[in-house]
Amino acid sequence: MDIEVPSSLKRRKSPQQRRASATLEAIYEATIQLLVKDGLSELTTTRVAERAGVSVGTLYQYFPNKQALIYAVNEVYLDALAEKIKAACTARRGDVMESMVETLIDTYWQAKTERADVTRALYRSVVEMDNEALISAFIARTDAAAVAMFASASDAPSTDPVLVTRVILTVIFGAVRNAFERAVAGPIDDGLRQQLRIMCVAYIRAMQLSDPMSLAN
Amino acid sequence: MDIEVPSSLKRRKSPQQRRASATLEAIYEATIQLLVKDGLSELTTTRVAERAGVSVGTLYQYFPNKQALIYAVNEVYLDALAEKIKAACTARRGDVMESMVETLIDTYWQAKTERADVTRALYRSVVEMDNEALISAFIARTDAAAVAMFASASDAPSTDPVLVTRVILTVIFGAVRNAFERAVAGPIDDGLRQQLRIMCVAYIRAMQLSDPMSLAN
DNA sequence: CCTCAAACTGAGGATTTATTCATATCTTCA
DNA sequence: TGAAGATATGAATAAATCCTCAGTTTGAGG
Repeated sequence: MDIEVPSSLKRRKSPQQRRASATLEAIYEATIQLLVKDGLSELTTTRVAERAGVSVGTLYQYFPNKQALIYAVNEVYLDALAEKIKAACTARRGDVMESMVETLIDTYWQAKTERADVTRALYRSVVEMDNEALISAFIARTDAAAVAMFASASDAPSTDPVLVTRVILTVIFGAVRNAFERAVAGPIDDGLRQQLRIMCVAYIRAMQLSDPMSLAN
Repeated sequence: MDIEVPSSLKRRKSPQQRRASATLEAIYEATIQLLVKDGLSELTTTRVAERAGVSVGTLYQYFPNKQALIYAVNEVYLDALAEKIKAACTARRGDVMESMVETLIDTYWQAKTERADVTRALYRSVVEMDNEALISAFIARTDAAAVAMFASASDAPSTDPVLVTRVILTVIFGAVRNAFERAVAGPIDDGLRQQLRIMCVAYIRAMQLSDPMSLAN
């Protein structure tokens, strides 16, 4: 399940002094800005360095190559996202299934739409890359957090909780992504969020009904 | 809603003689094979021509540039996919909502998984491209086909059929794509398909229940 | 069989871009 | 203060790749 990061994508060194941290931060920021503005195909290390206000050489002190830079940017983004989801899951422990799914949807939705341009740019940038480690780490973290949450539900169905979780996350993550594709460049249709909540809740109800334990009520 | 194809991506000329059609076909095939094998970043026009058994010059007689080639390959693929979906929708006219969704899921699932490697390769290749026209044409066609189908259902809910259709398609397309991302390189988990059917059916039931008309029964 | 358009060839021009490294400048802290 | 490590510089290198075009071959219709 755990896939290790290809060595060619590992960062070269970590900043030790304060100015180095600032440099790194500027590089990340510049990369995102350029990805948003012109897309991956127009992104060159020289341009990134220029926009970040440093020289190319500096960039190459932290990243062994261009790929590693893109990788790192996505890593930071996904780490933050996974963290948000995890926090939301923890906060809902012991609650009812229904409000759990809604929290999950709203949290993810919010995170993705609050900076739609960045979301779109990164969706595009991860693709053409050796991103298996990245994706699988993200999946593992979110799956674990959600499974733990759902298992703690006061009305948890006795159906395989891992399966149910996986289905729900797949649907939420996938639907949101598809919504971004549909909305070519404009805003994301919020009506979908409502319907997604209805659909997931309906699914959970269906799980609870088909559950032999529920007859006890 | 209709977005036109950027002129820089338009095909240069259409084949008139039989050998030209064969050449074009060979170029498409070679492109797909290379995308599957090495990905977009390793794809060069020279390599495509070589594998297709023609010279680069020939390739450039049909496509003004590399992008246009990738574009065309995806266009052919999406056209075929949209056609399959349309056919399935037509075949289910007048049926019950439930079997309609299931057909939709199974058709799309089948189409995407029967050649998973190609699916994956194309998912990756469309991204870094001016693909708005492509996507919106596909969406328009499938939406129209599905809306028409659902509207003909004997048990159609009176809820906005366009909304319901959009939600269902978004969820199906999105979930399938996410399933591909989760299954790094291996086979796609078929358990998800079952659950997706359950979820969509549950959603439709919920729509029908909240429907004032349904009280008439 | 002959002619003309369609189809094909592929070496090379032009440009772009990733990455290095010898050198210079800052920070820290003893 | 001064030495040593950390950080930054950016011209230069080396490689890759897109795409053109002048010329050749093929096929179809008369």
